[in-house]
Formats: sequence, structure tokens, C-alpha cells
Amino acid sequence: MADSRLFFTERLLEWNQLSNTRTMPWKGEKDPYRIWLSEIILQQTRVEQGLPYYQKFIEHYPTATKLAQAPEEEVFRLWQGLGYYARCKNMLAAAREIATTYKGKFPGNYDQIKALKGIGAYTAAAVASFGFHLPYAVLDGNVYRVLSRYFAIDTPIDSTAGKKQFGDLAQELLPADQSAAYNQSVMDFGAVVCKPQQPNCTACPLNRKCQARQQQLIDVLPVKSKKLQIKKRYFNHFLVEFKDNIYIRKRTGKDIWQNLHEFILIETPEAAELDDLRKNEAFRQLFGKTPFTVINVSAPQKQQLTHQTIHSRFFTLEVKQALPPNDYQLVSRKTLDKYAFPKTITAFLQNKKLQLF
DNA sequence: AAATCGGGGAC
DNA sequence: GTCCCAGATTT
Repeated sequence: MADSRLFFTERLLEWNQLSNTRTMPWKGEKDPYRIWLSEIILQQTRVEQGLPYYQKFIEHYPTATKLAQAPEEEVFRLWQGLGYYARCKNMLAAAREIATTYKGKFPGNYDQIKALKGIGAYTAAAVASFGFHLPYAVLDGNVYRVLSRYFAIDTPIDSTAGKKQFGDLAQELLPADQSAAYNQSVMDFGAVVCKPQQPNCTACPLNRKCQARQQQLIDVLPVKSKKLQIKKRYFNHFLVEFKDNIYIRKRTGKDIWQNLHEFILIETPEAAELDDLRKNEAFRQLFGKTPFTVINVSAPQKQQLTHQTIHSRFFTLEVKQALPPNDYQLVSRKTLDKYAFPKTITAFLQNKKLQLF
């Protein structure tokens, strides 16, 4: 047992030195701010998807203090399209905490790091090890997969017991004097060799002692217990144009896309046509007796999210007088690019622009 | 303990 | 369609 553990750690470090060809701009980075920024962006996000966002943020905000000074709307606009927008809100709160409480100097203590908004067990270990060479083992999707396979552990990784079991094991495997190199090794190894589908077992430096391989469990490990439910939702967006202005508002509920903006939105339990919506209570409240002209009705478009399928339709309307008082604000068409919108809306705006040419 | 929070790429 | 990605937070 102890033998196979030593083998695991030694082989991974060796693989990292000899065969790890994965390159990323934050690899070997020493600035804890940049390390932290990369980790926040990469939460539940593929490296290729997060990379351009990392570059943008480093350019706009080279230090935590610069980020802390930025207006929230500007930061959200830069985050637009990346998803999981609570990360953006928490990131800004953490930057401001660093700027004030820590006078711009990133805290170098694990508990202080983990106490920052948006930093959980994984990100705290990553920043502590990569930024300060502290002996904390990271536990991300790659680590779960590599450990569950190498040791043939079938405890569900999304259970409380699994989190503790894999977390303890990862920490025991960590060579305290090489925490950064080791953490980097396991994650790269999981991404490049011990992949979710079709892992490269024949070229794997651990295959000789991999328990899942010996027991032919590669394709069933790691085990996940929960299966997700996907709901269908129907969003009817109204681009109501009044002179050169459009009605928008910031989303504030517990729903998706918190802190992003939207046009006038009426959700219906089923797909709806304009004639259905005219009879809709929310629609009647909004428009009252205001006459409107229908400029355009888009084809239905679908967006697949993790927990829901969103069917969207866009109705472009023009009014010659303002709507009765409501929750929305009138903003100039030219300033729309200052606000962050969800992908379903930016995709529509993109298409609309193309149609004009 | 379970539910939620986005968007995209690979299959 | 399904899975899952350098997870965290709320309920």
C-alpha cells in the first residue's frame, strides 16, 4: 500500500518533468493575484475557454488593487459570456477585501485565503501551493478521477464521504516540499493522460499499478451518485424601442444570470405566440393601452444550460410614447455595450447586427 | 445532503 | 442527447 503510494507520487513528478507538454500562461506564475485570478476563471471551466478571459483581465487589471477600483458594471461586461456569474461578483468582493484589509498584498495564509469570497477548498489549496508553496493538496475533477482509478475507489465523488475520503488521500499523497509541482502534475496528468473518456492507458506511467486497469473498472470510475434534472423554460424577450432608447433591467432574483441585464422579459410555461402574449397578465400590466408596432419576431432559439433548456423568442416592438411606470429603465441604444447580458441575448444582438449589413 | 449556478467542447 | 470542465454557495 505504502509502496504503491510512493510509486504514484514519484511517477507523477517524473512524468511532469519529462513528458508534460501542457502550457498555460499562469504556469510557473509567482504573483498570487494572477494565480488566484486564473483559478477563479477556471472553476468548472475548460482552460481553452477561460484563457482569453484571463488575458483580458490581466490587461485591464494588472493588480488586485486595480481590480478593486473597477466599477462593477465594467467587470461584469468583461466577464460576459463566461458563465457562473456569481464568480464575478465574488471575485470583485475578494479583490476589494485584499485592497483594504490586506492593503493590496495577497494574504499568504491558508485560512485567510479560504476566507475570501468565491474561494473554496480547491482554490485555497491551489493559491496556497502555487503562490506560497504551502503543503495543501488540490482536489478538483482531475484529482478525483486519477485517484479513484489508480486506487479503484468507488465512493461517489459527489458525496460527503467521497469528498472526505479523496481529500484525505490527496493530502497524504502530497510531498510537502513539492506541493506546487505535485498539484500541477496531478491535474495535468488527469487532463492529458487519465482523461474522462478514452484515457491513454497504454502510455500511462502508472498503468503497472493502476487498480482500475487491473480490475477493468476504468470506464466506471469515478462514480457519481446524483443525476441532474433538466427543466424547460420559455422566455419571451421584448425589445421595446422608444425613440433611440430601449428598456432593460438588471436581474436580481435567485434565478440564473443574477446581475446581468435583460430586455423586457415575460416567461411563460409553454411556447407562446404574440397573440397569446397580448392576453398575458404581465404583458397587459407593462403595456397598458400603449400602442405598439411590431418590427420583428425572431425564430425560436434554444440554449442548453446545465440544469435547464431555455427556449427564447425575441419580439422587437416600437412605441411612440413611453410605457406606464415599471421596473425597467430606458437606456440609449448606443450604451448597450456597457451592460453585461446573458449569451442568449448577446447571440440575438449579434445576429441582428449581421442582418443590417 | 441536495440543489443551483453557464457555457462550450468532445463524443 | 450525455458528460464534464483547475468548484462554490445556498437551501
